[in-house]
Amino acid sequence: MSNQIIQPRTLKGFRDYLPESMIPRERLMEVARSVYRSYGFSPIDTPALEYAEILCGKGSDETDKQMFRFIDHGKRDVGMRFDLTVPLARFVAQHGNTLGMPFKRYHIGPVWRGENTQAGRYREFAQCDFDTIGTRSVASDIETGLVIFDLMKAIGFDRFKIRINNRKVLNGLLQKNDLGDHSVVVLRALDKLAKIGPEKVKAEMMAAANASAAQVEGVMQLTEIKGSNQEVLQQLEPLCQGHDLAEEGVAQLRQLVDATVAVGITDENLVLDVSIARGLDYYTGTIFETFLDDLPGIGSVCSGGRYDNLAQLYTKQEYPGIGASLGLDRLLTAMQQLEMIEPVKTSADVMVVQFSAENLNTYLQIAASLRRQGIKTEVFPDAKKLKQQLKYADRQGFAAVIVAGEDELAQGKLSVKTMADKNQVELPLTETNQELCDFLKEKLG
RNA sequence: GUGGGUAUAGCUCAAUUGGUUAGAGCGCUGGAUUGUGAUUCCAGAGGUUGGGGGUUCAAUUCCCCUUACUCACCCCA
Repeated sequence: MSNQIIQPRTLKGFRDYLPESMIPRERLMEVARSVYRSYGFSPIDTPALEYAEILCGKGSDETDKQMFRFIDHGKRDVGMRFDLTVPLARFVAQHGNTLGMPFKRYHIGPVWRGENTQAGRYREFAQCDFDTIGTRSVASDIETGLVIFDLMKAIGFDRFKIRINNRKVLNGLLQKNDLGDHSVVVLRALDKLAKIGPEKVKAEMMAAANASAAQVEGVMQLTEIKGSNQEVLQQLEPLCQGHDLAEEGVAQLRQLVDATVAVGITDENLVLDVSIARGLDYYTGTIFETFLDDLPGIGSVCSGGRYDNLAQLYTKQEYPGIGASLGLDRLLTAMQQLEMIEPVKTSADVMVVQFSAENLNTYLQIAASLRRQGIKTEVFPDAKKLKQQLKYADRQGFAAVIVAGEDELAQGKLSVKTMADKNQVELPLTETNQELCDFLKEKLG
């Protein structure tokens, strides 16, 4: 037996979530779930641990290096998932025949990356993905945009911009400039435009793709295009003329813009931005990035795009699809900075004071009557001083407190105190406490 | 993974050129004659100064290692 105390600590990049951060976190997930479901997306989950060969398949060196990987007790080479897309690809390859296409799924869960930490970047973080598999229809591209729009609105944002582009336009123009073979590095450089400026982007393109100044200028023409969505399309069309792929991309962009206008989304929230590229190399069509007007520096809070062949590593069956991922942790950071999160430590609305231990059953009955009507209620566990119980209630952030001491009980009543305005009213104590419930429901909105 | 910065109570910070029992505010726990919180007053708990090693009569202070945080790069949500 050792008395040695083990120092409590968490691994680098791994965090505990206290109630005040977990409550808004869960709320955000609930909002996302309800939006996804409203479009017919179904939930799935996959294991945290997969065979390493499954995860490595996509095999950029970068993801391999970042993966948590080990040999398990059965000598299997295993790794922890570093995103939800690779497991989805395996999932679709494995179950595609029973799922039926199109398949629309959402998946919220933790992923792990053994990369170096930075503010807002952790080794364990949640992803919140939705994807539509098994169709090439632009209708799904449009729907993806609508889902992002609804997500942002439902979370409570009005001032945000969903930036849209199409890889076909980008790749088409690269091919026109004989840079088609270097698309990955060129687009990666282009993606940094806002961050490092046009000169450095050009320099990086020339260095990384061995491109001539003329080739680079040809690509950078894109970044000159500005204006309303209609104006951007008008400038883009002549630029893409004569190249099938690029023309197809522009046509898709036009269809997408027209559709979103039709459902009432304006340029305020949805903008064509031909310079966004996304670092990921597997996107082949429409791409999305979402920025907050009030916090652009935080980066994209919801990104995604279309890919031609999701599961090519695991099956010969082709599965085209489109999807996007909501940046949960970034959004929470943003909401905190914008003071959109109320400091609450409890998930209950109401606390019943335990005035005296003898009347505990009465308090339990009151709480039960509230819960039956959907009002979340906590009974204080000890018959401590009223002052202490109120202090606790204040700190936890309850909206209201119910006090039923000897005075009230003798008259068949109870007192309700609303914490925010300190007001206290007396209401009758009954079997169902209907008056109390109505009162609280009004107060709680 | 590469390079810079930081590390003192739960939080934000002090501690005179290295000097003796490391302080404050907030927070926390309890109390101020028996039933009212966020604004009073009093008291208390809580630190081997992130951890380990070295230099020194003496280290929170100087040096090395390690861990964590942080910024940039890389990459990305």
